[in-house]
Amino acid sequence: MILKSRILTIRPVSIGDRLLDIPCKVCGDRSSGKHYGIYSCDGCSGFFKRSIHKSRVYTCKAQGDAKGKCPIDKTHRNQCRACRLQKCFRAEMNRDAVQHERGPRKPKGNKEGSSMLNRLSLDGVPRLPPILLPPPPPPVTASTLIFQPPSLLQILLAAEKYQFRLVEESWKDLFLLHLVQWSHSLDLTSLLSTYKLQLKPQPGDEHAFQRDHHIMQVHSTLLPPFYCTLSSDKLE
Amino acid sequence: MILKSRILTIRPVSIGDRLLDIPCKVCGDRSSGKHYGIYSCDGCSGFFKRSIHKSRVYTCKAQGDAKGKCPIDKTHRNQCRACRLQKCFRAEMNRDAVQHERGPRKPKGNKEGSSMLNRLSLDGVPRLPPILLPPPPPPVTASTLIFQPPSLLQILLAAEKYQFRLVEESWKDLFLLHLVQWSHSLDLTSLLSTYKLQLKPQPGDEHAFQRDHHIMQVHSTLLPPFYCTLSSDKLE
DNA sequence: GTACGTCCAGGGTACATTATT
DNA sequence: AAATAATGTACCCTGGACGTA
Ligand SMILES: [Zn+2]
Ligand SMILES: [Zn+2]
Ligand SMILES: [Zn+2]
Ligand SMILES: [Zn+2]
Repeated sequence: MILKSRILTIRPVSIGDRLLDIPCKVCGDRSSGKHYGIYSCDGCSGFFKRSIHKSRVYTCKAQGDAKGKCPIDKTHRNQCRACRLQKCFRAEMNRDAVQHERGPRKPKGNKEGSSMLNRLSLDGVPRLPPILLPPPPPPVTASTLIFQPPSLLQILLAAEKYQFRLVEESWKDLFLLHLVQWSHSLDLTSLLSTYKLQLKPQPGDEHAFQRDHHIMQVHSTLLPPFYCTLSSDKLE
Repeated sequence: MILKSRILTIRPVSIGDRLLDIPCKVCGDRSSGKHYGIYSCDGCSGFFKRSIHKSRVYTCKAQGDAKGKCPIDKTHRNQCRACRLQKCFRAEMNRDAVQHERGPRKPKGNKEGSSMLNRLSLDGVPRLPPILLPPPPPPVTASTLIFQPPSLLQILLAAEKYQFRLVEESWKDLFLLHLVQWSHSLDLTSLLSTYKLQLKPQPGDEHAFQRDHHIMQVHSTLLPPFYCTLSSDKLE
């Protein structure tokens, strides 16, 4: 780990060009930098964090003189939590450096993170009226998105207050859906015309929106959505 | 803005002895001047920037009446991203003041450290590995993604180390692309077969993958990718 | 000087593996 | 044996330092 500032650069102790790996001050294992104030390994830092978060109090099970003196090294560090935590504190790990627990990083079981569908049911965006997804809403997969799609127009109207944001953030998805759904019930080209006035051109490609627009216009002269044919002829 | 270093701190405008420390309008922490239109701290301004760049949409995990009302102050601001971002917007942080991401500050020292996933998702629009778009890569918009598509197979091979995660996280997009691209150069059905063995069924819809699989099989019996026709007949 | 940006150490969480009950 | 808890690796997020127009 390297501490940097304009004034000086402090590197981990080194001899010549070779960096010495600084061992964990608690167990002697290889450290991965400083944690809670001291050089420590991932194991000890994780152990310390969990102990602090849960306010754990451990008891050393050794008897007599050995009590509280269990050896803490890489191979024995899990033998006695009481002595491990004690050694963390004696090595001057700082309990105040442990932060509050944070909220979950990814929403439950939803790994896709950046798709239109997620956006529509998430924070700040009004839930779709029951008409569109009557309770209990069936789980929506990519296939239901395509073959039983709510009208994009309906979605956007329901999300009226957030329409502008949605369009900006979801442009890629809307574009794809436009190509797939191919529906005359929603003319994305007018949306594009409206919003491109306020969108900043991408540096290096100022004509992106014009091109998207042109492509969609070409499409709109073609056949009706092919999913209609598919869904009646081949599916279900 | 406040200039800080270990050596000295220069505070902003003061009148007489009184400092005009304007607090962060989002969390109340000490602000470091205006960011994106409002006085805000480094934390909130960085958070806002990252959220906009990556088109993040967060979910408040609170239940019932508390939903969307998590307290946002210096010590709790990391507890709920959804409510923090909501508060940024309500404090009138301006998303249009967030600029396009720039290139790396110093091209020296090729760092391979960042994950493929990060490089693939910049500004919400997938970036392509350097192999496919040798420098200087043209900006990729939705239209180029569709009409000059790199082979998905190539993408996945280039991202070999990250293949599994990519497929998991991008499934919806891949599925849409499959419908749009319709390419025989990549058989997503085999991908699906491979991965569904290791994917946990979604609670409430254990047959999702079988259904997706079936739909794609139906599609694969149909015509060649229509974008080929389009791009040769109607475009450019 | 201001207010954009990037960089990165050291916080965090997720989850497969291992240990314990 | 199954359920539960703890561990440690892999990766994500935060915010302060610093670069730049
Ligand atoms: Zn250790
Ligand atoms: Zn002990
Ligand atoms: Zn703040
Ligand atoms: Zn919340």
